[in-house]
Amino acid sequence: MDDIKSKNSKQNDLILRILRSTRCHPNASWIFAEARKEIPNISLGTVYRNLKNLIRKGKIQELSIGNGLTLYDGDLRSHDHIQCMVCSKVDDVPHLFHSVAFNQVEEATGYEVVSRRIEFFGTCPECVKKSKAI
Amino acid sequence: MDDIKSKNSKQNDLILRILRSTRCHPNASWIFAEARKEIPNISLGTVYRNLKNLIRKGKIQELSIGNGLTLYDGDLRSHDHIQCMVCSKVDDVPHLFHSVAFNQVEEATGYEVVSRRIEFFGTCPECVKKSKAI
DNA sequence: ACAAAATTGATAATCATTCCTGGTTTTGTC
DNA sequence: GACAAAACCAGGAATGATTATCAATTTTGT
Repeated sequence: MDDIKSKNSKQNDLILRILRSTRCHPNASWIFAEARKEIPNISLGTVYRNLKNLIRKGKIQELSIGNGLTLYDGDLRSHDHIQCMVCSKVDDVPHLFHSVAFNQVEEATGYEVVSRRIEFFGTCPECVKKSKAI
Repeated sequence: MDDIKSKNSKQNDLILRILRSTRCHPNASWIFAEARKEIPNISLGTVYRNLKNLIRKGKIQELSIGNGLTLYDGDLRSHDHIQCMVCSKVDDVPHLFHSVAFNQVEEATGYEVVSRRIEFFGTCPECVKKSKAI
């Protein structure tokens, strides 16, 4: 029972299922392409609409790394992300390591701090290997 | 002497000067509007082109927080950012507090880690005040 | 002063995302 | 099950940020 009223639709279910069954962090058009395999005439607008609904209901996460593209993540466990500066791939980082002091940020800025996001940038193992092969 | 060859232009100088003389984190069209005050027929394409050049030369920073809009920051000192979830304003956070273990991230992901970015989200002092006034 | 190279303004093109509309599906109630 | 209201859909048009194109201009090194 979500406190936001909504109806069931196979399109919505499908999109959530797609996101939960992949470990990558796809954008809307990748999800659209996947969805078409099952519902060939699903529309891109429907994909965007349902992605927004799922975010609103807290069932998926949105992440906007660099490039301006919006990516989606079906993994709700709290974790951070790392992006390869060569191939642009995004991977997960378990966020166990980082101590970030909300109260000190609040003191320094006057904000009431609610959440934070950490992104790392570097070179992924595959691209490291490739660069060494040259 | 930048290792990237470029010519001087008053448009480029102006854009850098605008970014350095503000403490806000503007987007391209705000910079465009400011630039027009001095060079009325400067074009938006020129603004985008020079922003890219300045980033490439490491003279300004690009930051893409949530909403999909690209913001620019003329402050090169290393610092983090915080965004108000109500009014979308972005402020600086001196990054003194946060211990982020690159080597542990490298172990966990296999990446060679180069940099990181931290963004905070919350409510700015003004919006807190407004919400309490109601 | 001059030619080569980079930059500009203006405008067209691109791309992700949102909006709109008339038709369809789901839901709660009888 | 039938029915009306509400939410949803497909398709396509509209929007808005950013990039590409191109002839004309400006800068640079010689």
